Amino acid sequence: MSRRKDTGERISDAEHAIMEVLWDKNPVSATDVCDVICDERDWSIATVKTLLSRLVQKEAVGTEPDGRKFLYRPLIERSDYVGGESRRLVDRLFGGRAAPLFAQLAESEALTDDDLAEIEALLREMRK
Amino acid sequence: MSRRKDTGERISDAEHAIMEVLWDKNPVSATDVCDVICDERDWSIATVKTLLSRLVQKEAVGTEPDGRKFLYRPLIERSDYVGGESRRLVDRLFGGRAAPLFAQLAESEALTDDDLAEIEALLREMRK
DNA sequence: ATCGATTGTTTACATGCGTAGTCGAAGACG
DNA sequence: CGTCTTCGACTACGCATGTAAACAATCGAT
Repeated sequence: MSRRKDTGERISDAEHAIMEVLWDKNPVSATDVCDVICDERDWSIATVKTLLSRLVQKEAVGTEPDGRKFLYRPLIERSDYVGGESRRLVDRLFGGRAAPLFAQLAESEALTDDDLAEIEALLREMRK
Repeated sequence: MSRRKDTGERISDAEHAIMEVLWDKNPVSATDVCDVICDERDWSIATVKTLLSRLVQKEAVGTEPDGRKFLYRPLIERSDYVGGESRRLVDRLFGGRAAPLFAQLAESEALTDDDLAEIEALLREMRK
């Protein structure tokens, strides 16, 4: 699961917002994407189109013709992206160790009780 | 602890490398910084100077004159930076919840046994 | 006083990113 | 058939970033 296909091409913040839309529902047209985020992020359809084409160049998104228009769908999985970004952060800031990240989150009170409970559950699960 | 003083000025990747040097030892001169990273990152002293001055502009680094030269020291604490970046990631990718991040790391096998043990210890500690 | 080394400041330049307008082709409509 | 609308492709443009050279002031040594 999760084939490595990273061409090194990094996905920017704005592009990531587009990806989220595609991950949520696909394939969709540029207009569809705009319907979802143009309001929220106060973008114009032109911006969405630019970002989509950049994502296509980066091979993060694929297209299929649908009559006169295109439908877009993600070529990378969200879990791959999220995993990569997470690992990058852990590498960059915590020397690759996850425990310090956890400690950091704990210290900055970024952990809710629910989080703690869930993590405990996960731990028990893994420790099976 | 850890006063908010973020002027919104984001610290870039290259700049972060400089910060790491300053956090490790300070105050130091530009040359000192170069001695530490110019080899490693294959930078010229000029690059280091540029990055340092950008960090000064961003008020992430302060200077104090030392004879003819300047000594640099970080104005923001590493824990603040690291905490901010961590939180940003969690917000952006996990809807602000830390548990999914943890799950993600677990799934991508980014957690060593040591990590698990440490995290368990931390949990016990917090649950006190 | 002079000359070279050192150090901060200014300027430079390519690339990436955020944001968007324009253009040309192709349907939709009348 | 000739417009209006729609859509992708191309172009634009300012700011951030990575990377660095040129320049000016100053300090140490001769």
